[in-house]
Amino acid sequence: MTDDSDDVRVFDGVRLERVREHVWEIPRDGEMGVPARVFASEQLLEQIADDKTLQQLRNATHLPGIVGRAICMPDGHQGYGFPVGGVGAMDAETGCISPGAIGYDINCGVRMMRTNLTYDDVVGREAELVDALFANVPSGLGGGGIVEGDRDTIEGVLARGIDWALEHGYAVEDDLAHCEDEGMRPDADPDAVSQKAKDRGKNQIGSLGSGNHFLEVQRVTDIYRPEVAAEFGLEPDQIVVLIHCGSRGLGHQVCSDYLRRIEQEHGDLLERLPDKELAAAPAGSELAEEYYGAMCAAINFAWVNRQLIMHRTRQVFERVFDRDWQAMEMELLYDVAHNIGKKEVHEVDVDADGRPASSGEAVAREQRELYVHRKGATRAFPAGRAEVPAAYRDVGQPIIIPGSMGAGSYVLRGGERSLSRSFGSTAHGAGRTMSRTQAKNEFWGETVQNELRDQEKIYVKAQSGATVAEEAPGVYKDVDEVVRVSDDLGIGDKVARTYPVCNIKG
DNA sequence: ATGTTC
Repeated sequence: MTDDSDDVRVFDGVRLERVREHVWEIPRDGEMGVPARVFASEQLLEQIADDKTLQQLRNATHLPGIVGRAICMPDGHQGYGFPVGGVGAMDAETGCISPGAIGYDINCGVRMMRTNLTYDDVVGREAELVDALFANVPSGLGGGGIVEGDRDTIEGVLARGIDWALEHGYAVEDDLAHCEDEGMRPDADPDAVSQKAKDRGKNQIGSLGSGNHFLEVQRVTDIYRPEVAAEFGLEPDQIVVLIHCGSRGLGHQVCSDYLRRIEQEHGDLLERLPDKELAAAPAGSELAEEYYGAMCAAINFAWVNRQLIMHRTRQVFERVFDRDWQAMEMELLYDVAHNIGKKEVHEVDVDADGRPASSGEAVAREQRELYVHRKGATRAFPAGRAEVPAAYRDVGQPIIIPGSMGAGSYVLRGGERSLSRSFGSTAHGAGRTMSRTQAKNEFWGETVQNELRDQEKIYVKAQSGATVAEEAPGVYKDVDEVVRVSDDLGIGDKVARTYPVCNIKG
């Protein structure tokens, strides 16, 4: 259903007004704390409107203490309570923290490692390389990781993140310097993580998992901003490795545990929300602090997970190419989360009493500490922001946007307008267009693999053919268009594009 | 995403 006007769209009762090219607003009404905005082209907006994403976005504006706007990125789709591709910032004093607005897979994210190999070094050896990676990097559902964790191991991983990996020889100092938050959230509270969550995680440290998680060897095909690409150490034909995974069963259990506790202990707040899946702990409550501490511990777990997989990948390349990883310059470019909640300071509208205000009552702008929820959204801080690591502070934070295994991926950098438009955030991937069930009806894993190999020279190896069918290139939105919107809005600027060579997955 | 169903 579409309104007559070019500048208004109505989907299933949700009305959006075009603010400018690629920006659509759901204006605030009586029930909403703030307006909501969707960043999308016409085509992507139609896809976003195809499920409950817009209703979920509007629902999110009811969360207590939400400031500015609720945002849906161009790759947005329906999630648990809150859209995947959603950003919501709640005041850290008067607002709330919502596990459903962070996601079950806490610190699901992506890291990219450079090499000094070129595509010519790998051509003809793809099958050997993909087999070696598949044999050495644990993947699939269930247990079995690179490290078998005893009690001290899991406690150290949760408390110290990549510092733990450094202490145990799985990382070098330079890895820490090229990771969001240097791979460690000091706010982590391992005591707030249940024994059940620890038990699920302890034999999964260093494992890819299943679903859309993967390890991919790629070649750089396009450079869009040569001066930034040079700072990132990227050039055409270079081989890079992309690792996409999260906190496995541990993060999932943390999310489940706290959703249940919030429902039990803050039923009053729950009753005022339009969807119980948005369950939130009030800022300042004991439970909000406990969840934040547990969530930060799960963040640390995921960083160690990706670090161990990268470490193992270096060892595999050493054997396959018969050189030290240092000689192949296998250095971490960056590791960035896309399911995460963090206390960050941003400029917001405040009323005469200095409290966060909606636009009507605002008298000033002020720096406030917020719980920034990014669920299927990537931090995209521009040059100059203190949290950007020293290596990139003058150019902006690297952003890694994985595409499907047939479409390649992008490296962006934090855009000048990300702080004013999206609390320093952009998209996180291509986003699905069909369910996993539908994908398995449309595609057959082995056929997908054969076509990718024979037509595109992409070598895929997976635990399960069903997973390949679920992740077939045809089930994803057009990642090129997602990135075009980000670049056009100035929230994440295109730097380089990569194309798959070898892919392993669950 | 996920010991693929609390």
